[in-house]
Amino acid sequence: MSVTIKDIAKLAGVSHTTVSRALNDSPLINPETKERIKAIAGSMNYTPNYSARSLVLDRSYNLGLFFTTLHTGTSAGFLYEAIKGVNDVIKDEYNLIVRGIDDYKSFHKVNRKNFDGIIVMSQSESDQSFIEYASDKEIPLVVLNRPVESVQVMNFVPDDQSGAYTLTEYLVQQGHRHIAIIEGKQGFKSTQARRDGYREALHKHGITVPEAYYVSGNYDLESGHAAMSKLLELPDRPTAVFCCNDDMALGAVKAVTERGLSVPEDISVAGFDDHLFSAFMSPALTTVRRPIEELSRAGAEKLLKFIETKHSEKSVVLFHTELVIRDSVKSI
Amino acid sequence: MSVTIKDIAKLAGVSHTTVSRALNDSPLINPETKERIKAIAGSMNYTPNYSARSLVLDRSYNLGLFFTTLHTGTSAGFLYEAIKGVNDVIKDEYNLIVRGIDDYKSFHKVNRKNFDGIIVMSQSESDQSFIEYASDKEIPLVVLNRPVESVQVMNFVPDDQSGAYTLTEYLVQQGHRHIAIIEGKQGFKSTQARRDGYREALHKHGITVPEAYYVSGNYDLESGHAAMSKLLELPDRPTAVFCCNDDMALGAVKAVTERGLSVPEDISVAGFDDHLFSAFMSPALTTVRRPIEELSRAGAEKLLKFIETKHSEKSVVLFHTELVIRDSVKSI
DNA sequence: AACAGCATTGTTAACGTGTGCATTTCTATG
DNA sequence: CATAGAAATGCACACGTTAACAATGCTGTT
Repeated sequence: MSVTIKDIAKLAGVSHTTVSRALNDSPLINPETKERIKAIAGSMNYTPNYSARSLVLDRSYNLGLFFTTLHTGTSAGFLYEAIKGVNDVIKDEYNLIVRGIDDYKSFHKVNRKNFDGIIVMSQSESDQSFIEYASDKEIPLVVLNRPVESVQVMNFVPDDQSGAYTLTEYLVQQGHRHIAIIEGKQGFKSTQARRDGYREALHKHGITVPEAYYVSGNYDLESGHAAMSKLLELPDRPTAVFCCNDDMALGAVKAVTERGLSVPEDISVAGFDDHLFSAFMSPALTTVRRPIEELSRAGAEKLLKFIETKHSEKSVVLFHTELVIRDSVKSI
Repeated sequence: MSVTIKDIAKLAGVSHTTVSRALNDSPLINPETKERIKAIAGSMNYTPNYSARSLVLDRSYNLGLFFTTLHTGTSAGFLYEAIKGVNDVIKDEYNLIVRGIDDYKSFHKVNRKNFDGIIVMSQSESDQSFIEYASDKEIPLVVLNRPVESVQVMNFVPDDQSGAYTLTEYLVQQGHRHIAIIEGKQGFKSTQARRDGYREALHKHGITVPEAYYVSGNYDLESGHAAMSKLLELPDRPTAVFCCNDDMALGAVKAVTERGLSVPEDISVAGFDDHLFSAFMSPALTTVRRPIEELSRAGAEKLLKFIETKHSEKSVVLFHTELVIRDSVKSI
């Protein structure tokens, strides 16, 4: 049996209420008594029972960090940065619960009682129902990474479209006119935003590309490899390829070198995300930095503040993306 | 206010006890009443209050997945595979709580009341005190990845030493005699095991290498880059380099190509871990597969079984590592 | 001296659930 | 028909904590 406030009360010769107040630093308690009780609690190695506290206070001390899925489409680096960002700012008293939304058979267990707040790292509209569910249950909620329109939430997203635009424009500035794109996973919002940025830049510079320059992928290494293989078979091979994330860029580079060609001499390759390994690929990858860790940190801070103060403006905040120029794009 | 069993009881015209029993499938309850109550509960959208249940049952439904640290030395792929493995097997009713041990100022909140069980993904002896603490508090505990001797726990570890041995022997078989090693983070158990395997293989084949062939790293990309740079400056440059993980191997390859040299023509490189990206590097990396996901899955299963049945043998189980031959090592 | 008012502590109930024991109802048996 | 025994349900309390309200003692003011 572990020690409770009643045990402490007995030893201190006071009521358990007094103990509770003392340990919670209530101003009602005589400073001397308070110190005495705290000392006793310390020496007895007391730790509060969070279940009991939760029951009466109606707080769980649980924070949820939910990903659209943990199975496919979520890269290791993405998960890593998100967890790191959130973990850095939450206080000792909170539990960080990590879960894939598609792991839930029913959302039953997700409610105000079980979660003080939820961070959704949303990658696709497939989690829309989850977001609406949480919003409907009035669980403090912040959605990261994907703009959500249907409900009002705190919403932090990287400006993918502008990033893709800047990158594509850079390719144009380097003299490329035959620019292909290897797209992300179908249904993911980021897939669309990046394609839009790419298109916008091409259009702005009056460039048109054949249908065959749009190749689909799903954000993983293999799909990048397969997509690039297709592109290399084309009669009018592109001179540059925009891969919608770094993982696919890595796979794409592999496909190029396998054929005895090289990047960027024979074909230029650019990525998106700026993963940890991207600077260390050969050649170092030109890409767009997406500040996932900062975003997660900001999201967690906002959520905590909301839980405490109970109010906050619910609006979309765009996070700046940044072109990172390295060695995988040649000027022609 | 959310609906409780008392609300259901009122509507069903029974006592809350009966409702509780019905929802828990107690054999005491008349099957018809049971169905009726379940129907009502469903229609009222009832969800149990876990805090209340925890309080009386003395179970938290929380499982902890603790890493030595989340800041440095834990690669993204490692975190990813571990979470995926554990997440795959735990049931819907459990919460998976992810934390870095070094994030705790005190272990106060870690106790039987708050955690039904704990999985420690241990990377260094620095978390020894945590493991002993948890073991002392009699929290169901399984330690993965690092053998722990001081206390009896369920312990699953990859056979790093044998993996390093096999890999090094392979290098020897390919004709290499000048084999260097880029070591992992100081203090990590894996660092030592891999070095030992390397040494054992060299010794077995009667090979001695200069002191300078031992270069320290810390498991991250930059350190691999720096270490390889040092090696390349040596007058008697090695013909092959064993990097103690894939991240460092990537950094090392980068250092080679930067100097206008190439892998494996000018120097062979091998890694350890078999990360997702390793097959897609150029050249594809020869490495050792360490089954982190399987290990995590097995660990989680074992832990759950222990929580249910309350007994289990506490011993070290070695998980097989496997040599993965690709293109980064040349036969000379 | 009486009393207002403050500081400090205690009494009691509440949060939602599970369970030992008592109670009621029903069935079968002699 | 009486009754033993099984089946089904209810009563009351427990889990550990917080908080509204009550109670006590003390100080200073009139």
